Amino acid sequence: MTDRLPHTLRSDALDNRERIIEAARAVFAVDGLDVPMREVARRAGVAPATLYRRFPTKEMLVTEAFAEQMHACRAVVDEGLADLDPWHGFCLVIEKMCELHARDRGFTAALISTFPNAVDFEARREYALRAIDELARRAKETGRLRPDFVLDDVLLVLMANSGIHATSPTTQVTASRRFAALAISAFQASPDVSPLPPVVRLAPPASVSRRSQAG
Amino acid sequence: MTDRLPHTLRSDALDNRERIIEAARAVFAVDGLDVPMREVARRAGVAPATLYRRFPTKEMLVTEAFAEQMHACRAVVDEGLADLDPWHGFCLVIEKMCELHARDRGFTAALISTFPNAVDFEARREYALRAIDELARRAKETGRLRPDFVLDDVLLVLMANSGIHATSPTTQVTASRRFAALAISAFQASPDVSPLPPVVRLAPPASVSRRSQAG
DNA sequence: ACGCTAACGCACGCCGCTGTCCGCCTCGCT
DNA sequence: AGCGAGGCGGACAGCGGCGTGCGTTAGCGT
Repeated sequence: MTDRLPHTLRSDALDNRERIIEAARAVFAVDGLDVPMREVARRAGVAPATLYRRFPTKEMLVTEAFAEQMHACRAVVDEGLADLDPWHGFCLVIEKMCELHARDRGFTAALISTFPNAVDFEARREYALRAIDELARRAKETGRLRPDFVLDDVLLVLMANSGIHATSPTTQVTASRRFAALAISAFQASPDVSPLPPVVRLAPPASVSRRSQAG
Repeated sequence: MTDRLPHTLRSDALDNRERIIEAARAVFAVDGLDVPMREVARRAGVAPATLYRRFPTKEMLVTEAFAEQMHACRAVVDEGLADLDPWHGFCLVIEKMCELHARDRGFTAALISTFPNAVDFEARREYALRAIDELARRAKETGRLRPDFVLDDVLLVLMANSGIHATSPTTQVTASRRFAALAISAFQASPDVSPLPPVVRLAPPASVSRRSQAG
């Protein structure tokens, strides 16, 4: 039926592809995912058609653009898991994840959103969550992490962290750092904390928003 | 120069105005501030021109739509101030503010944003912040609120709270409640908490976003 | 060196939102 | 009841983003 397509890109095409991804990374980091595809194309010095040819949907572009971040994400959780002190590892993960997201505005949205077609993305996400869950389990055993902590609290904190906006990247990171520290304080086991209200399983927004598109 | 305009609206105009505000409140609550003006008009059963006649700018509409919320906001901080236990009052304010914002998606944006032309709004905002500051001062005196808390932390928490999105209003509120509880845990004085990273004065986004308008 | 074909980009049609103009309607005063 | 001004809504032009078709360019294999 379908003729075999050559899966090797021409040199110029490959070059353009790289520049597109780089441009996407840059602009997503600063302005979030809600930038027009054309804007990415503009910054990459490429016509819209070219962008659409490589990445027919914004989702694909996002997935590709954040592959590196996802890798960093994995590195962070692995580092946390490797820590001999689980609580310390847990704190590290919270801090670094928050920082990662603070430095890259679009990343939270990308991570929080579910991508119906990007199985790879979803898999990595699952991996990270499982790792954090394991880390939390260990941290609870040491008694430093409050027993009523649940994995969804991490999502909650990350979503919340994404709500923090600042004008300059520096301020953004500083604010996020303080927030992470507060989150850690909140998670720390303590004799005199009141019990937490019930958990929620927060189903993320259906997909990456192509645009606001109220209707 | 300018002829005196009669500042009394006709009965039908007033009625429309009310319906516009009501529609705006409803839609802002659910979808945030980034809804098209026309959508508000549609829901109010009114032509765009009518909407624009009453509220030439979205800012004016927002200001009017959230007047009630701002009142509720004031009521909350006053209730907190009136509490005999400052720490309890402080917690109340955090909880209720978070809930207020959780129930109304647009409100955070409205409160966080600075409105260049809406002095009244700004004044109410200032009042609330001052009140919370005073409450925090007292709560610190009791030793229940951690000494390194600063007023900006409230903004931080509110911004963060606004980052929490859920599909259903119920879930939204539940999630927000848990988040508020975590925030309170974080603010609670405790012998074994690490010092917090430096504060930031987070300058909010310039104004109410008319639309994403990436540039 | 030549030609085939992938790759490029211009330009198009479509849609939704914005803000305004203008002819008709209706409230409210006399 | 009649009239006039204030109010209403349909319609319009402008803009920006989307996704694509098509004629042209240039990489790469022979």
